[in-house]
Amino acid sequence: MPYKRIAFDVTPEPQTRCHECPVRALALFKGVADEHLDWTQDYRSNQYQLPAKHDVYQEGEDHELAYTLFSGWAFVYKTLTNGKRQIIRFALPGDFLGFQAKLTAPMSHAVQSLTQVTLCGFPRSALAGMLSERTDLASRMITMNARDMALCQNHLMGAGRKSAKERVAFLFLELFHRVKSLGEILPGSDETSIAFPVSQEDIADAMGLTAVHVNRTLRELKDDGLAIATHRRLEILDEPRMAELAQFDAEAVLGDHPFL
Amino acid sequence: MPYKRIAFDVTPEPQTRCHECPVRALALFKGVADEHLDWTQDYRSNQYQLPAKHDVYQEGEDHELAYTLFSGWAFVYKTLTNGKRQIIRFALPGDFLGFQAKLTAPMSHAVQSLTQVTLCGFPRSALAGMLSERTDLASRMITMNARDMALCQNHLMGAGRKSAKERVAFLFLELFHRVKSLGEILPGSDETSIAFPVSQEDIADAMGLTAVHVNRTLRELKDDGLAIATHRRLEILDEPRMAELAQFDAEAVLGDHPFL
DNA sequence: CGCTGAGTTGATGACAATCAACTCGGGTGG
DNA sequence: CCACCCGAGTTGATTGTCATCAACTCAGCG
Repeated sequence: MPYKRIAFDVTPEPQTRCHECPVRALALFKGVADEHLDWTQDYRSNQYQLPAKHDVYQEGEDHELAYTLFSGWAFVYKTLTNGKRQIIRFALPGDFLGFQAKLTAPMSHAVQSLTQVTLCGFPRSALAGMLSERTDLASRMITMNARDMALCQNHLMGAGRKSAKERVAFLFLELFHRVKSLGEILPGSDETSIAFPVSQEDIADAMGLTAVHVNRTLRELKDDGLAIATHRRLEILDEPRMAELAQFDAEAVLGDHPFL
Repeated sequence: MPYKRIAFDVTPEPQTRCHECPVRALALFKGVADEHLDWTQDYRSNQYQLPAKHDVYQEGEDHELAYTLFSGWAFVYKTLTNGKRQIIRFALPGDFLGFQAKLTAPMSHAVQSLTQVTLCGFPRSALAGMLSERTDLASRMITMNARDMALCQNHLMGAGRKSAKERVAFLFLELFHRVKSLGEILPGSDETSIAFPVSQEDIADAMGLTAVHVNRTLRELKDDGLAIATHRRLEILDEPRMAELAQFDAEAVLGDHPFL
């Protein structure tokens, strides 16, 4: 499980202004009125770029920023002392990274990029103020956390009680739907397939398996005519049968549910 | 996995008034000023009692209320179509039950009592309003959700990457600390042990194991002089070695961290 | 050209599931 | 009061899923 770490830098290009942000409708600032966006922009630290396979921050690190993922794929993970890694969740554009109960504490988890990513940073120290000054942001944060909570619970259900095949099928459907719901924000999708920068080892670390066993599981899914994960693409061949195998209900699991 | 279901009734005794609530300091309404408690009380539906081993609500049910657990133990769980059960988290007094992203949707999970429980109900339909009218409640909800999120992530880490012994040790330490931090609110604790209404089958369903294998794992923990779970009590014999085995860091995992 | 990272395949073994029988303690009703 | 019943726990034997170890292919790349 190799990772690379570099000091990462501010985008050299002119920064995307919040007013023009195509991701805003998905992110924490959904629904923030235009006249308040300057306020948001003031809080925002900067936009950052990071190549694939680099840590945004590490577990235990005293990191100053939290982020909205602006483009690319990333994942949240934790590591055991024996080196074993568990991917907690995959992050797509619009997802918020780095929120945790105690904002002044070291990070309880790490985040790594799967592709090149662009991140909009916010000082963690300012988050509490942002959320208590603006009830719309607090509501939105509650909604986004609730979605992540539902994802985590379903993930836990799989890790505890599903077979390797069921788990992988579930992950594939979850990511397939999440990516497709982003439309043009994450390009490269067609009717039955999506761009998929996730290695077999990554799948293994997400589902609590070994890379070797993931490989055999992918073969099974292919032989069954269910799905093909290859060449950095994921193709769903038979979604109904996949959904049945994985016990996946798109409505119940996903979607951006404002709680109010 | 037997469960019982009855219509459950309002406490016949006079209801605990929010002003006098000993659990308030732990719950959603922590920090709410006394002069606002009438407001809280108005939203509150009623106080309910339910015997041990009964569902508060079931997965998929269209349940009108969310709850603060006032007394007793409960757990949140999900069930697969093949009947396998995954306990997502254990709930202790002060914990909030029934919040999810889409408040108008059927419940994404079920809740069952382990002991007799008392629950303070709030109409789910009113929650959004409560949270948007009162920023202190929204902040508090964010904090409580973040704690549950951290618990879920650690749980997932265990289910995916830890051995049976490590998982059970972790669960024991988590519950041991959570119960002790409640002090007199949940009586029956002494220096090294707590009251523990959790069967081996419950442990199994929480940790993704079988009851048989949990039994063998408990024997190992006992033979190693680490912990004894018996007679509805949990005794931690050697907390440092337990913490090392489980990779459990009380500071990082638990505690009531206001995010501001 | 050889290096490297990802993927593939086979052989073997460990951990936990499954199946089955039995104990034990606490009710309950005859 | 005792027999019985039942749920929870205990133990042994066996099976199966997935981990581990190892060797090899293959594509991309400096």
